[in-house]
Amino acid sequence: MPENSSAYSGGPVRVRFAPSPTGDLHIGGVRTALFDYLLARNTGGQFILRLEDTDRNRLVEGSIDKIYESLRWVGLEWDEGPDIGGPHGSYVQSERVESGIYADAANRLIKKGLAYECDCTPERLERVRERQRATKQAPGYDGHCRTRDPQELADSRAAGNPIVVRLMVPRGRTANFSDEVRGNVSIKYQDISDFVIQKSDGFPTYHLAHIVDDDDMKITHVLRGEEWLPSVPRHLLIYEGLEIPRPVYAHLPVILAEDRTKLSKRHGAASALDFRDAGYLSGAIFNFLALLGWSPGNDLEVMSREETIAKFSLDRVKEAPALFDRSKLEWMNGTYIRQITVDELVDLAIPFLESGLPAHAPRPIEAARVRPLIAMTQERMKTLAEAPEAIDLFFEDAINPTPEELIQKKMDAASTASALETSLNIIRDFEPFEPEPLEVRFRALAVELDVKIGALFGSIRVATTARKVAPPLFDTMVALGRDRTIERIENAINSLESAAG
RNA sequence: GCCCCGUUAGUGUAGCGGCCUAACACGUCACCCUUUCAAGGUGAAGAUCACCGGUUCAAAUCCGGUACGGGGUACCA
Repeated sequence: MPENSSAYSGGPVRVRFAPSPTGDLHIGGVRTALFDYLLARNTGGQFILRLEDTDRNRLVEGSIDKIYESLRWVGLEWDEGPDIGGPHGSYVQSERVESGIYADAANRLIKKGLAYECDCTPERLERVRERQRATKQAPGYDGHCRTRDPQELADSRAAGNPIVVRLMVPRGRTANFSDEVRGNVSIKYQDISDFVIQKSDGFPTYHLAHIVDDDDMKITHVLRGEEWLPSVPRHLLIYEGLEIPRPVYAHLPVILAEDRTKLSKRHGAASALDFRDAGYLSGAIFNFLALLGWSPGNDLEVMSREETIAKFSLDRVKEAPALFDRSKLEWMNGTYIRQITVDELVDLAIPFLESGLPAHAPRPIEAARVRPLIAMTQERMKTLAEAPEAIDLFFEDAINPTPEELIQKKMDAASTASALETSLNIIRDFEPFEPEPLEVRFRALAVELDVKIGALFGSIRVATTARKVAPPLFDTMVALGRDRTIERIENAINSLESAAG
């Protein structure tokens, strides 16, 4: 039985996502934020965004905006945060330091004899570690300053030596606690050395800062990656020392790439914005990420945001690492592309068309112009990034199909040329120039010419698109327009004749 | 090294002691639809539930060990 349980007793939760502004927001971070969001919305609670920037050396310019942008793109709106404020601000740790809340907490722990100051130099720490390696002992701080004479420390401080505060980890005790996804866990304090809670620059470490802030912000549930699980005993010690109730813990499974190593840049897109730029839809990412470590317990996979919120619960989060299956994401994105309206798809596709369509296509890309083209390729697209290549054939001035491509099964250059010639004559003054009537006429033509429908349509398709795979033929003709259709077929006949001649 | 967590078809998941002769989805293959490709439909192949023991009338499910994988062991989060 866990000796240490949380004060939470049901009802709306308060959860926070607390990234460090140290670069792009990794997709794993977004997944954590998503689970926070889902839990908050499911229980009618609050989702809070907080910036943990206590490591002054790792700050990366611009990453805060990227965090906002990533979260908003996926649709994870926060209820309190650095940019929108809230009753428990500031929501940026570095801005909270001067209020003294972290130093106060550290001092309280020192006064109670649960923490102590330490002036060990990095060099000494390195020597200790070396010795431990040599004697095959567990690496970690040796507790040297636990028993230092207070006067000695005071002198050291006066001499300008950097001082940190370490928590005194009790030997012989065991931390027993319950985690919402892993169940009961027990870890011996034996294996944990006295860790730093306040750095020599006066900033708290994560261990101290997040606890002080979570308490101040009335956080009820802590959701984070499972890499934090072994740190829980340290945190329990701080909660105990500060006499504040601990939150409910849920350590989420890591996300692995297909090669079973942690998903990273190496595997291509890894940050949320990478996925946006690769042409994935926000809804698809939301849906896919929700399934990364969680499932509703039935066969449902494609779910709306509302459904996901309604069904989400921590006890259905999986313990095993979640594997990021890109081919499944592609499939899911395709289903989302097919679900939205043509107009929505056009809006989403235009940025991709602006950059991906041939240079001579008129800019800016007009929605009305590309709408019919997008409409006929919608169900063939898996990502928005495929939009340009799906419709660029409509923007080419001249296409040059080879005779080999034009000539279909059981046909030769002469019969192909003559079939195209006949087709051309029909197209020149066929009315109305619309898909259905055209199809009826050309089906009849195949019979008249005694060739397979597939062969006739195939050579016309190659003649008009220079592709074997293209949108439906008569939609293509109409989209191309009568004049350009004629031009392209004439061009194809010429190439057949010059090859034969 | 030590500590923690995990392990169900190629992949993602469902399974919470008897309904499991293990389900669903992606992927693969076949067929249907069909002017190509998609989409859609139907079906097939694919798992001795990591391994070895134990508990039980009964184990994918509970317990122990082993193997493998991941994580932790910082004045990083």
